[in-house]
This record gives sequence, C-alpha cells and structure tokens, in this order.
Amino acid sequence: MELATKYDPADIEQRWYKYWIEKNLFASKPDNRQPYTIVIPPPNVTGVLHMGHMLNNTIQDILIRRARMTGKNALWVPGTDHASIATEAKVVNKLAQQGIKKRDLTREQFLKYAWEWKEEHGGIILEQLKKLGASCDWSRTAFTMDEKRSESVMKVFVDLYKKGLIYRGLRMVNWDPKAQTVLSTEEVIYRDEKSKLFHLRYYVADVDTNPVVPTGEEGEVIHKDDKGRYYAVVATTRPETIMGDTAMCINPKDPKNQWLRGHKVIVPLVNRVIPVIEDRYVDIEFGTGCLKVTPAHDVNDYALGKTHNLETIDIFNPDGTISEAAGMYVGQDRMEVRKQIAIDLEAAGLMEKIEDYYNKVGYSERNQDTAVEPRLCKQWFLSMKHFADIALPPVLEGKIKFYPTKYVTTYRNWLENIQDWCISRQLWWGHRIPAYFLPTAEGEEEKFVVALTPEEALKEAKQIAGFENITIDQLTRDEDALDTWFSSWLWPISLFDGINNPGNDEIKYYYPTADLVTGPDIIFFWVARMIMAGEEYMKDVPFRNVYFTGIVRDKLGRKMSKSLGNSPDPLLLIEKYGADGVRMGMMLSAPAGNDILFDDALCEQGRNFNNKIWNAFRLVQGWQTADVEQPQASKVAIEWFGAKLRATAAEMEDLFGKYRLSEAIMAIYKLFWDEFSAWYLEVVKPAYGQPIDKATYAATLGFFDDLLRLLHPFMPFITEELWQHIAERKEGESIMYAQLAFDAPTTADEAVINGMEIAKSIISSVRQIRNTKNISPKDALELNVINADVDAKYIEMITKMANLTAVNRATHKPDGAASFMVGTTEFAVPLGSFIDVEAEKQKIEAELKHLQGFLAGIQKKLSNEKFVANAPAQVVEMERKKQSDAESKIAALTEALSKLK
RNA sequence: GGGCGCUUAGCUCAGCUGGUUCAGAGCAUCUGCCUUACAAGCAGAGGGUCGGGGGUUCGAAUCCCUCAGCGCCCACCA
Repeated sequence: MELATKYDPADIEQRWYKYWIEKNLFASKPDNRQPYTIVIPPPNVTGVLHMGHMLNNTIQDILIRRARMTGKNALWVPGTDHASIATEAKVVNKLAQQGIKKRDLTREQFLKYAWEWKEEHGGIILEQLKKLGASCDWSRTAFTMDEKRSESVMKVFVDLYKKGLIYRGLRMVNWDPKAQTVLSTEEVIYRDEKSKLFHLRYYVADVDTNPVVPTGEEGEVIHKDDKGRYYAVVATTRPETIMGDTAMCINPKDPKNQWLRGHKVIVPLVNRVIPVIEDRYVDIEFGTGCLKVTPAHDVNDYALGKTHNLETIDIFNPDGTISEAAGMYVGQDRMEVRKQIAIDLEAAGLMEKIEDYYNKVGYSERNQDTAVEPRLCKQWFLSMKHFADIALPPVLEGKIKFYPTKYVTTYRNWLENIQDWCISRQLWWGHRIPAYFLPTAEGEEEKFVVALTPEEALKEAKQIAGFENITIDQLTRDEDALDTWFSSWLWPISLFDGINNPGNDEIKYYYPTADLVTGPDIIFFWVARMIMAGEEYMKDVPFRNVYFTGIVRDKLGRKMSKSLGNSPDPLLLIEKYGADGVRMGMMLSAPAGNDILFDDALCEQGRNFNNKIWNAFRLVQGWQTADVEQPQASKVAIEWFGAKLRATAAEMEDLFGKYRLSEAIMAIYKLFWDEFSAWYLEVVKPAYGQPIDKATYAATLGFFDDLLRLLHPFMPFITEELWQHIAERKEGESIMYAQLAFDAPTTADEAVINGMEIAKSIISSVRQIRNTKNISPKDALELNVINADVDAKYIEMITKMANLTAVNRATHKPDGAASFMVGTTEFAVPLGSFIDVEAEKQKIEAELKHLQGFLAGIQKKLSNEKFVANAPAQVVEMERKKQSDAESKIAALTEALSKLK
C-alpha cells in the first residue's frame, strides 16, 4: 500500500466516524460491567459550536473513550437545551424581520413559529460535535423540552409546590426590559460603568408652617439659594426615577442634616411634596447624606418603603419606557429620559452639580446591551434554604470532588448566602407553569391551584370553598414559563427518566454519573442545582467529579467574542488541521480550571504530531521481514522501550486520576516522538534495503499498537486508521474497544531505563562533537573509554546510533582527541586532523571551573557541623557521593588538560 | 467591602507535605543538515539570582510576614 508522506485527515475522519456509527459503537445499555456515565452540558438547541464547546467536549470525549478502553460501560448522553430567553429572542427577531410582532400573536401561534425555528436550526451543534469525533450515544439524544423531560419538569414543580417549597410572592425582582421577563439574581451580571452622579435640589416645602431651625451643631450643612430658600441636595445616578420618589431619607445621627428632620421636601420638576424620613440605613459619609427613596425601583428603597409605609409609584412600563403613573415624559425610553431630565433640571435651576462617577450596572446575562431594572412584581419562587442544606454536605465531605478544588469555597459561599430562586419567566418558549387561577373579582386576592393537568386542577379547585361548581374553562392557566435551569437541574435524572419512572433499570445503572465537565461560570446556575435535585429526588449525588474548564481566550488573553472577531470557527480549524490536530491543540494547554490562551499554533503542533505518527507508521509498514538474526541493539531497544512504555502508561493513569489531561497528553507525546521515533525506531531500523528480523518486527508492531491505544482517547481518528492497518481486524472491530492494560512498572524496568539513559548520553555526546567540529554523520568515528568499560550489551547500539567504527577501552586519552564525560566515566573520540587543541582546552577549563565551584559548595555544606548533625543521614550521604564524584571528574579533566598542554 | 487565586526561561505552564528527578517541560529562538518514514522533519545548543523585601531553618521556588502587580467570584452603598 502506498501512503502519502503527509497525513490527510479529511477522508479518514469522515470514514471512521461513519464506521463507528454504523457499527453502533457509541451505544450503551446497562450490563454487568461497571458504568461510566457523562451527561453532556446541553448546548443551546439553536446554538453554534464555539471554542468553549470544543474544549469542553474534547475533554468529555477523552474521558469517555478512555473509560471505554478500561473495561467500563461508557455512556455519554447528548442533548440540547431549549434556552428559553435566548431562543425566544431569536424567534422574536426573526419574526420582526418578517414584520411580525410577538404581541400580535397568540401563544399558540408564537410557539408554532418557535418550534419551526427549532426544527430548522436545532441540533446543528450536535452535527458539529460529530465532526470533532464526539462518541455520544446519539440514539439517546434528548431535548429539555421533549416529552419526557417536560413531564419531569411538571412533576417536580407540582411536587415541590406540594412540599411547600415553591411559593408565589410579590418581590423586587430583576426585570429585563428587552426580553420583558424577570431574571434570577444569578442571571444578572454587574459591570463597572462610567456614569454621572447628579446632585439635585429638593426644596424644603413647609418653611411657612414649620420653619427651618439650624441646630448650630458642628458639621451642620444648610443649603440656601440666592432667594433665601432652603433646600436639600440629593445625589443620584438615576435622575429619571425622581418621578417615583415618595420620600427623602436621612440618617438620624447625621449632624449635616439634623435641620431637615420633620420637614417635607419637594421633588424637583415633579413638584410632589414628600416627607423626610429617618433611617440608619443611610450612609452618613456618602454624598450629602440625603437619599431619595423610590420604593418601586430600587431594592433598598423598597425595603425602606416597607418599614416606613411609603407609597410605591411604578413609573416604568415593562419595556422600559416611562408609564402614565410618572405624569411626565410618558412613553419615552428611560435612558433617553435620563439625558433629557438632566437638561430640564439644569434649566430649572434644580441641578446643584454633576460629577463623574463609576458604579455597577446590572445586565442580563443573555442580553448585555439593556440594563436590568429592579421591579416589583409577583413571581414564583423556589425556597432555597432546604436545598442549600442538602447540597452542601456532599461537596464539603468530598462525595463530589471539584477540579480544581478552589471552587469548593466558591460553592460554599454561594450556598451559605443563597437567596430564593425566582423560577418564573414572562416567556412563552419554555415549560409553562402548571398553575391555574380561579376566577376572582377585581382587587380580590388571587386564588390558584397547582396540578399536572387541567382535569386535576379542576378537582383541586372544586375543593376550595365557593368554587364547588367551577368548570374547567373557568380556570386560567398561568401564562409564564419556567426558568430554563429549572429543567436543566434535572438533566442527570431526567435523561434516564428517573423522575417519571423512579427506580427504573437505567436510572439505577447509570446514576450517579461519573464526571461532569463544564465551565465555572455555571457553577451556581447548573452544577449546584443539579446537586440539589439529585439529593432531593435520588437521595444521591448526580456525579462524582466535576471538572471545571477554563475560559478559552485568544493568545493575547482576551475573551473570545463576536464583536472582537477573535474567535476562530471550529469547523474551519478542523478542516485545516484535522479533528485530531485540533483536539490535541486544545488539550496541549488546558490544565483544569486555567484559562487557555488559544493559538492556532497549538493546532499546528497537533497536526504535526499526527503527521509524525503517520510517518512512523509508513516507516514500519515498509519493512520486509526475513529469517535473519536479531541484532543485539534491537534486543536492548525492545527491552528498554517496553519498560518505558509501562512507566508512561502508569504515569498517564496517575495523571488521568488527577484530571491532569494536558500533562497526560504531553507524556504520550514525548513517548511517541522522543523515545519511540527518535530512539527506538532508529535503533531497530534496518539498513536501507535490508530486511528486519521477525522478532523485532513483531515487537515493533506490538509497541505501535500499545502507543495507538494510549493515544486513542486524544486522537481517535488517526489511531483508528492505523490500528486497523497494523494487524488483521475483523469487521466491526475498533480500537475504541481495544483495552488499555499495561503491567505495572518494575524495579528491573527502572534499571533498564537508567542503563539506556547512559547509553543515550554517550551517543548524544558523540553527536555533539560531530556538530561542533562539523563532522558529517556519515564519517565514522572511534570511541575510547578511558580506564572503564561500557556495559557490553549497549555497544552495538551505541556503535550504530553514533556511527562509530569501534568502542575501545583505553588507558589514557590519546592525543588529538575530543573528550566528554558521562557520569564519572571519561570518553574520548580521536579526531586526527579535526582536533582544535585550543578549543578543546577552553572547553575543559570551563568545565573544570564549574566543577570546582560545585565542589566548593558541597565541601562548605559538609564542613558545616550543623548540617552534618541535623540533616538526615541519607541527605548527608548523598552530598558525600556528590563530593567524591566531583573529585574524580576533576581528576580526570585535569589529566586530560595536562595532556593537551 | 469580603473571599479565592496567580506572579518560575521570549511565550504557556509543571514543580504535592522544605534536602537527587530542584531549577524543569512544551513551544519559540540559534547552529548545522533536503541523511530514501517524516523540512509539518533530523542532530545539537543557548536561555531563569523562581515578582521585591524581610524572617524561620544546617538548608527555601517550596513554610511565615510584608510590599507591589494581575485575575476571578461574591456583596443593596444612592
């Protein structure tokens, strides 16, 4: 078979993926093997593969493939997430382009469009994962809104409501005016923003009936304008909210503002008269110590309003425009009004001053261009105290391990300060809340029932006094949908139908899953909540290990983003470097939890490695065997490489156990490239046109097989291709199921490896002499060993690899020879006319100087009585050995130097 | 304002409970090679007073203190 000199992945990848699918090799069913399960963090159903997915899914595939090759029943369950906010926004946008407004549609009409959109764009991302080589059991592909998952969500909602953990309440919530829905506190991200701090004049209203009396206390600050009118100064970043002001608040202990106590002030422009209230909440040090209170639009103000019984004026419409209640600027956008009102205040002489100011502004995690608005509304909440209590112990006690461990602290802090979870969203795309409102009169308190079906709801409703004769069409189902995470948190259970069908064979077998691979950004959204759901519904953890990946950044350390355009298209990368190359590139620099600075050069390194493997195979498959004697060099190489292989396999196993995958791939990379290709193959390689002995050939194929299996989890395609070539394989066979079983390294292995290291040093030293003297590798040299012997078994190999005529023992270094030392043994290479005495002298002198310094250091240490007395005997012994070694080296070099002189 | 983490070769990082893997790896760089597996390669080489300062110790990249810089998470300061 003729093979190209360069590995071309495209055809091979496509072919093997098809083979794996056709032979149903990714599928898993419960059996008597140990299960190893990973559930995919479901990507957005209409999402497109980005570099974060590439990293995340490469890791999962590596873990799954490795598990499969170690005798476990490995299952990786794929699926997608309905992503209510994001998907609904996409559908709304698309409809808008067609001139259709969401509010002109019924819920049913809108959902029809949404499902069409999902069918059209959904699951593309899963197809992209296949290009990466993802070995998911595709027959199990799930969707958070498919039948089983939806049913699970409904059951859990009803169950938690019945348990009293879900409640409905009027709260200050985070409102996204663009998506027009509430968000949970976790979905709001705060950004530092440069803004303005406006200082507004609130004139005292009641001077006529209630004169201003200065207290004369130290620190008192009284403002009076040029007409002698008194006023207070209030600092705010949001002047547009003054229309909702219903009080001004001072700290009762604030000497600056004592004179304002008991007064009333006038809201600028609005001209509403509001009381001055006192509360220790106000920070005396901040600004003027006067706080405007807008109970409808600020969390703290809301609390103040409650304690001080203030009126609440909601001045915003759901879309962020000013409402009728404001009485001014009605219908204008809040951000526009902020600018306009500043101008108007200034014009009216009500602006004291404007300062530059930095503050935090909250944005929706899904929509980062519209600021969220605190808003008072009635929503559904899940009480979190109970869940925090059950979710904390498994992590603190180590039943679930986090990699890296630092996230345990993050996790604990969050759970210990947790707030109730707002689970309702004003969206249609999602799981509709199974709550049914009973008909009530205007102003009357709302009444509702929670039930799986309208029929059950009706039954429950009839139990309520006064509703005995209610009919099903009098029930109104809640319009809201549930937070997407309210379905995701069930994922490890619902995928195996553990909610609808508790105790079924699959859930019993696959749950708890083994590893979860995800980003730390969703530790609260998802990881913590899955642990809660797991403990609540399975009484067991959902996974044993959580591997937190880092963020994929560009090589300058910037986050990858559409606007920067610094995110490569993963599919183009795969086209360019091959999936194996890209996988390798991702893994080369991805220690768990560290951000990875992605650079195409890493994929290039991956591709080069593929090419190296490919060419090593080309070499081996070109060999002809014959009944010739096995060279001693080959015997030595085989013994050595076997030892090296066992050592590396053990090292990799250890690294996998610690989830240090980038180090594991580096171990196999070096084994293949440096040890196998550069040393082993070069040693056993027969001379051009010569055949190879059968024993060596068989051993070499065996090693190749071993290497391919170790490599397979990282680079599935090329390894499958070559594995199929190095031996006869049956139809349906795959490296995917070839087992990774290596003997443990032995002490004998260690000795073999050390022996080889010495031989390698000798060879490298000769090569270095060639290099510095400009002697061609084709010119054979002689090697003298001064008053010592090289282990006979290595001589043939050294002779071959260093291109020597002979290795001889000599009593002294001959004239005109270059010398080097390996350990305490001196070697000389007679060079005849090549020798440069002066250069050789300088080299030896430099080494002598270095050794003498080294020796002096040791001697100092050994003459230190405290060291000898306190250090462990072993350490002192070591130092003594270093001393004697250094002394003998110095003696040898001194003699060599004198010879040159 | 709290909490966590980081700072080691040009770059990205490894160095666990102080002493033989203690100054490492990969990439990049430099030199010489188109040697019939591979120039996406081969053979060699150079490069860091382990962020600064102080301390503990016979001994510190490693433990303690401190300063500086960077990053992340949490928090209702207008």
